[in-house]
This record gives sequence, structure tokens and C-alpha cells, in this order.
Amino acid sequence: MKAEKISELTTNRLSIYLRCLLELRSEGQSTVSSAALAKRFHLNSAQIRKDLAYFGEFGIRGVGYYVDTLIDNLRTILGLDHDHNVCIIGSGRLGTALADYNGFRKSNFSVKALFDADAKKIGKKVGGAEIFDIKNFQSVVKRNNIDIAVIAVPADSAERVLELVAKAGIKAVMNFAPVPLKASDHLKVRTVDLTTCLESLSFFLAGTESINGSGLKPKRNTRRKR
Amino acid sequence: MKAEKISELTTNRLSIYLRCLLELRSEGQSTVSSAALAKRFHLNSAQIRKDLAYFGEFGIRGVGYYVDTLIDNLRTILGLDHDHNVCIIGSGRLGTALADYNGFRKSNFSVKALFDADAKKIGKKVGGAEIFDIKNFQSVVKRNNIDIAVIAVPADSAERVLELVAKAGIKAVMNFAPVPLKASDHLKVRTVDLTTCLESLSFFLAGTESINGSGLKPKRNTRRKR
DNA sequence: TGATGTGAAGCGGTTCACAGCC
DNA sequence: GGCTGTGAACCGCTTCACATCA
Repeated sequence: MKAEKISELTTNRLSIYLRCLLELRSEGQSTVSSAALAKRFHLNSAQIRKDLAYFGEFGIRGVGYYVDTLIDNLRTILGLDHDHNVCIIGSGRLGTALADYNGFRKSNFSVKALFDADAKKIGKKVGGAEIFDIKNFQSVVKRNNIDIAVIAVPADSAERVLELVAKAGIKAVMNFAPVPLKASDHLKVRTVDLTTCLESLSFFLAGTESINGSGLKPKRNTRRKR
Repeated sequence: MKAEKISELTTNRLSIYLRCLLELRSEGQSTVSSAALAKRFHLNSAQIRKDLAYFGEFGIRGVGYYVDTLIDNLRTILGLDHDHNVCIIGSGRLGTALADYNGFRKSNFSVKALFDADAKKIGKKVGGAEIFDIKNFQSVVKRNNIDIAVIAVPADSAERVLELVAKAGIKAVMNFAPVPLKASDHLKVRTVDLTTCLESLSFFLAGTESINGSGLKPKRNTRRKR
């Protein structure tokens, strides 16, 4: 049986839809049409309908969607109808910040453990979770029913850590190390690459400078033919 | 003059290529072919060539690319041939973690200031940068030549902060608030949405459970026709 | 009437495959 | 011979437009 052939883009949008619907519900709305949802949150109505229709017929023609039931359905689809236990590998600046970060603690995700190789850190607590020795990775993962791993180690350790994660049977990984880890079919990796993100912004800035400045393209030796 | 019609996907890849080339250089390689680069880092050779060719003819047929000169060219293209000054708005857990985070301090990006509305925080130092009152945003930005803003405030303040950022003339924004901020032509926003990322992983996990478990799809009321 | 669900068209990005050049 | 640069084919996602149904 194929895992799923629903693109990451779609699942990301489902998450956004859920968030939007929660906002609407908090405002007391009980139904919403795809058009209204789209206008309110700068989305595309056809895309909303298509994304949702992939999982069932949740809407009512002439009416729209019931906010409450659509929220329930999205939560089920996204696997948010049960809790997820998260571990963070690497308790440097980023790792501890993430452990402490509210976004991870809210909703259905709770950080159950951190890991490090540095003996001085082991045993300390960060945001309610203990730092364990990476040597005990597998047993701590099993004991705490951890199903999501966050990789927050330096680039050169990331590959090795991923193997460890895979061996422990974890199937979902959020990777903050600036390396393109290759996922297998049974292990999904989402890489959040802050450096790439910044450099991409820098590229954009380099382009705007030429607009505000001389009108020349930024200096690039870019004669098409030499 | 059009800003650029180069996709975000392309610029992200340019950043990756640069990183890969730096690694090759540190290993003493002086030339590399697109095929070798692709194989080594799990990329696609045609895509590498196409991405690079967009900016000039950097390669030599029969040889490949000179690592050194390609690095220089990529740095120029990405606007990394000069420094960028970054500010972080919101000095909560995430904001301070980012200020402290090495990834932001390395290379050409340096965090020059943080901002907050909480009087108790103002004046404190985080990772070498001071926390300023958000009221003085514009003047601090000007004084420090800040050209990139990181938004690390709660969702409900993000929109308001973005206006402030735009008004101060900043054109590049990295957004960690879970809201789809809409960028204008002159202001580029990159949103890093950790919640969406996690929920997308959760979706994937919900799908794999059916494989390991009963063979049934995860419980969704997904009869196509009712 | 009003909004969904969906085939079809459109579009952008990726990959192929090869002519052209070193 | 080897590898780049690039038109063309391909593929997948997005958007359109409308038949369908409450």
C-alpha cells in the first residue's frame, strides 16, 4: 500500500486551513464558504475545495462548510486527534530554544526528551524535559513513545544522527541542520534551513539595490556570450 | 525594471550549491562537473547547469566549473559579497534563541538589535546585541543600517509589526509567526512555520500507521460518495 | 440561488537529450 | 572524449469554469 501521494504543499495548506478555521470559530462563525475563507486569509477558493475534496465531501452545496465539523475532520486527517511525543537531538542554543519554545508545547506535540553527547549537559532540564545521553537514545525513545525527532546538531553530525533516528524506528524528522538529508520511503524529513532562507533574502536584496541605485544589474560577470 | 523572475526554489538551490562548493574547496578540489556535484550531494545535474546558466556562463565544456571562481560568483549573485545587518523583533524564547544562534552570527549576517514592547526586557543584552524599545524601531534601524528583519512575535502582533518594518524601509523579512503575511513587490517575506511543519509530519505519521497496523486507512470519514 | 466538487486548461518547474564547444 | 548550455518534453500543481446538487 502506497504511503500517500499527497504533496507536502497540500498537507501544509491543510494545517493552515485548520488554523484559519480555529480563528473563525473563536469569532463565533459556524459555517464558511471556500470563497469567504479564501478572501479572509488570502487563499485560493478552488484550491481549498480541491484539497478538502481529496479526503471526502465535507461541504454542502449552497451553504459551505460547517466550521466545527471541518475542524474535527482536519484534525483527524492531520493526525492531531492523538498526541505526539517529540525529542530534540542536540541541546545547543537552537535545541534548548526549541525545547523552551511554546509552539512546540502547545497543541498535540510535547517535548519529552533532549539528547546530547556532552557529559556536562546530561541530566539538566530544559523547559520541563531532561537532557539524556545520546548513547541511551533508543531506550529513552521507546520508554517515552517518541515518534518525532528534531535534529538540532551541527551539519557534520546530522547524517550520523539520522541513522540513529532511523534505527530507533522514528519515522518523522524535523531537521535544522543545514544539510540535505535524504529521506527514505518510511522516514519523512522536513528540513528547515535558516541559512538558505537568509541567503535567499540576501539575493532578493541584491536585486532591489539595482532598482534603487544606478539601474544596473548587481555586478555579476554575466555577459551571456563571451 | 522587473525585480527578478527567478523563483525562490532556484535561489534556495544557489545557496545549497554554494555550501557544497565550500565543502569541496575545503577538501582541496579545484574543479567539479555538474554531474560530480550532483552525485556527491544528491542533486540533479541538469538543474545545477540550468540554475547557473541563468546568471552567466561559468562552466567550461569538457572540464566543469572552477570551484573557486564559482564560489565567488555565487557569493556575488547571492549578495554575500557585503554584510547584512539583522534585527529581531520579539525577544521571547524564540527571538533570543535566534539572536544567540550561531547560524545567524556566522557568514555575512550579524544581529545588530532586538526589539520588544516589554519595559522589563529593554536594555538587556542577548548574544552581544541589545534589546531596544519597539517605539524606537525606526531610529535604531537607521542608525545600524539594518536591512533584514526577523519577526519572532506572537501571531496576533505579526501583521502590525510587518507594517512597522515596511515603514522603516526594510525590504527583507524572515517571519516565524504562524500567519501568512502578504508581501508586497518591494518587501520579501519568508515565513518559517514550525507548527505547519510539525502538523505536516503528523499527517505523514497518520498515514504510515495504517501500513503497520490493520491495513485500514486511518479513521477518516472519507467515503468518496455518500 | 449559491456554493461544492471536478474535469480541463494553464502554468511553472524539472528532466531529458543533444548540439556545441573546450 | 567530456561536459556545458539549452530547446523540448514532461510532470505536477494551480486555476478556471461549469455541471451538479442542497
